Amino acid sequence: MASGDLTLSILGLLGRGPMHGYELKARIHGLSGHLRPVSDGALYPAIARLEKKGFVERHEEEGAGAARRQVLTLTEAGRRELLRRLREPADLDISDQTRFFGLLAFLSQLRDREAQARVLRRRLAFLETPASFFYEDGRPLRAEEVGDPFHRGMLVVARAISVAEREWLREAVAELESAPAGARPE
Amino acid sequence: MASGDLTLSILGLLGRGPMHGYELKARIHGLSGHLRPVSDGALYPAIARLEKKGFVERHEEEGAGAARRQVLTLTEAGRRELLRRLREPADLDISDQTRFFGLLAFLSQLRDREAQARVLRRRLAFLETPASFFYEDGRPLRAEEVGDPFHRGMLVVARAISVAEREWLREAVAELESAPAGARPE
DNA sequence: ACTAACATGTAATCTGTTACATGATTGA
DNA sequence: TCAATCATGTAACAGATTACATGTTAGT
Repeated sequence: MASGDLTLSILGLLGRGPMHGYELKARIHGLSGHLRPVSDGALYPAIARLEKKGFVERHEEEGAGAARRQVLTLTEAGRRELLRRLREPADLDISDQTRFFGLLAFLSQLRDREAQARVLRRRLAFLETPASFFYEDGRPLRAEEVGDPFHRGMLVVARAISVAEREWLREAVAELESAPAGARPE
Repeated sequence: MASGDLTLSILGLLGRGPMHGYELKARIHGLSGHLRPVSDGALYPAIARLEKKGFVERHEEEGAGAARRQVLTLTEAGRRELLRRLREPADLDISDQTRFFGLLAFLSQLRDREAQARVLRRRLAFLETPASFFYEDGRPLRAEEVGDPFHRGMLVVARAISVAEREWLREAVAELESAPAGARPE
């Protein structure tokens, strides 16, 4: 998980409801298709940082069986921060596949459909700029010009990704722009 | 660019021939489709680390016009390190799209076709394990079960990526296994 | 003379990894 | 009782970002 992602994941998951650190860890793990074990050494310091900034509150859980469970709750400031990050993502969140997916996972929490569409349009615009994987002498190579078979594979796959994602984005934007139906909270 | 990628990129580019830092920077930038400006604060320390490990040698360029240019050359140990990284990639290099592409960019330098095929087969095996984007209650959700439209988009796109990449990988593996033709150095 | 591109570096700060450390609860 | 899972943390270290700092060369 690239830098900064963890913070958004924590805010986004807590945006759905309070939970404790260990559950957060399991959910983040599930979010990524079990690819990346979230290390404790990243998670707990990240929570502590968010607490220090006043985005998260922590309460020792009483009653329930387990020991030392600390229930984490998003504060009002925390929710504002989450919405801000969803509404105005950094360029890197738009251009990087993994990070963009990290955004998508929580975008429904941004209730404003026009704001959601704006985010998708930014991604679409990025995918539509003619950027390719190999620049040589200043301009992108076309697949036929690529001798290296592995480079050719990169181009072929990158193309397919771009086509599939653009198709979905166009449908989703149209859907958001048309009806006041369909956008569900989770 | 995720951690560790920079080092592989430097080794891989220098594996093609000596160049100085500034050119390295431009080439790395081009490799990624101009997405991520490589910061000086990452590049020069990375070069220094590689030099300290004996993988790279540095020679002040004489004669040529520009000032202070330092030509970087891969040492024998450096080339062994590059080949080792290409031949035995870490799990993360296989499971992460971006990192796997970072490998592919230099895989042709690993001359052994069987070793190349082994790397592609590892990626193929990874893509064929039934991992999805959303695990809930321990098992992956299918697209129809996903209510959130953005989550559905993630699934649809992830599926398309997987299909396209697997198709290319199968072709490429077959090609590598069959003929002793075609695998070109760059 | 000025600006853009070439060229190389350092420092403060942030975030992540791995390894270490601790302890409770649950089920076999 | 023993292992697995739940649960939370710290410390050493690695690598990245941004901002700062410096100087050359080539073109207008």
